[in-house]
Amino acid sequence: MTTLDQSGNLAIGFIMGVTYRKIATLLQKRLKEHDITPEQWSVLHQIDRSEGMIQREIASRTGKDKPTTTRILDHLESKGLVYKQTGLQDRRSFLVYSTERGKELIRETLPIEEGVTEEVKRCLSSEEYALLTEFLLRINEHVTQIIDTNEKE
Amino acid sequence: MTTLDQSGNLAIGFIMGVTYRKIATLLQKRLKEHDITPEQWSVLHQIDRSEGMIQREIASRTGKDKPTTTRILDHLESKGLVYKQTGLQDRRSFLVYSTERGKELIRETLPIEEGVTEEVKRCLSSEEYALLTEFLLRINEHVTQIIDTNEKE
DNA sequence: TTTATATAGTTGTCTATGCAACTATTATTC
DNA sequence: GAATAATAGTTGCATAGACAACTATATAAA
Repeated sequence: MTTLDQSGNLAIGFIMGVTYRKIATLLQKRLKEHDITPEQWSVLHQIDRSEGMIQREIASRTGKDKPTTTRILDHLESKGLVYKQTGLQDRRSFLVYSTERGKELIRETLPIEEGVTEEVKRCLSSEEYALLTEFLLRINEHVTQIIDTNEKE
Repeated sequence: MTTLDQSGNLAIGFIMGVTYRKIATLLQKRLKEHDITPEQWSVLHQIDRSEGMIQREIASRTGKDKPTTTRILDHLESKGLVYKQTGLQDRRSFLVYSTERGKELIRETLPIEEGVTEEVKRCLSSEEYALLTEFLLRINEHVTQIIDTNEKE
């Protein structure tokens, strides 16, 4: 059980981290018998919906950096869920596709992921859920901009 | 830059994870010259505010599990920021205290952490911020309960 | 009291992540 | 056209985290 801070002066990043890990853990437990982690699942899901992306695009859509994407794809590949094809126009890059097994896994597990999201949402009204999503996306944009600005200096 | 999903059908855990990592990365960059990570910082901060806790209590307040807490304390200890004292009543446990250097580091870096939180909050009104915090805590409670219930079955 | 159980921490293994340094290929620019 | 810079990915290293198995101590039950 998490008691968390007590002081009422919780930094937003801190609560968000704790809450995120809780949700990820719940999803991980539910996905356990399918032998796939939540992060691998989100990457595979993206690929399933947009076959033939290059890794940079996958990284961008899933919010991961290049090394993390490389390694998650390695895991998915060794499980036989995706495969890479050398780019024709640009030989630096690879096009990534999901295998039949990968597609089947997504078909089987999509209800699990959706179920977890539903369960989580159950403690919020639909207005509250919409607000929460909006706030998170806004913060994401905002912090991305801060980091980018800092780097240019 | 993060483009994220596109479909408008983003799972809440997914956006929360991406956003959390963004904030953590920003804080990490700001703390870099002080040679401490955001997670180590949050543990040290808790200790600084409540000297003499046992590890279980620290784990509970920072939302971390036992092994993670052990290892973060190891890092803090090897940096000379905290020390452990064997429990007197209960010899299984340790009481954890921050050193002078640990206290000084928190004095120096507290404005950094607060500054990052302020920067992040800048894209939300104070009402929105209060709502966001409330939603996150509510979800945290809710998911904790789901996991606990599942485990008892 | 002796056996069983619960609790506090630690250690090992694996995944995910951030950062920096690296290779290979493509684009620029001189 | 050759030198330079930018881009796509990979690899190494370190921290954080989830989970399971473990040690040691304390509590409960028999």
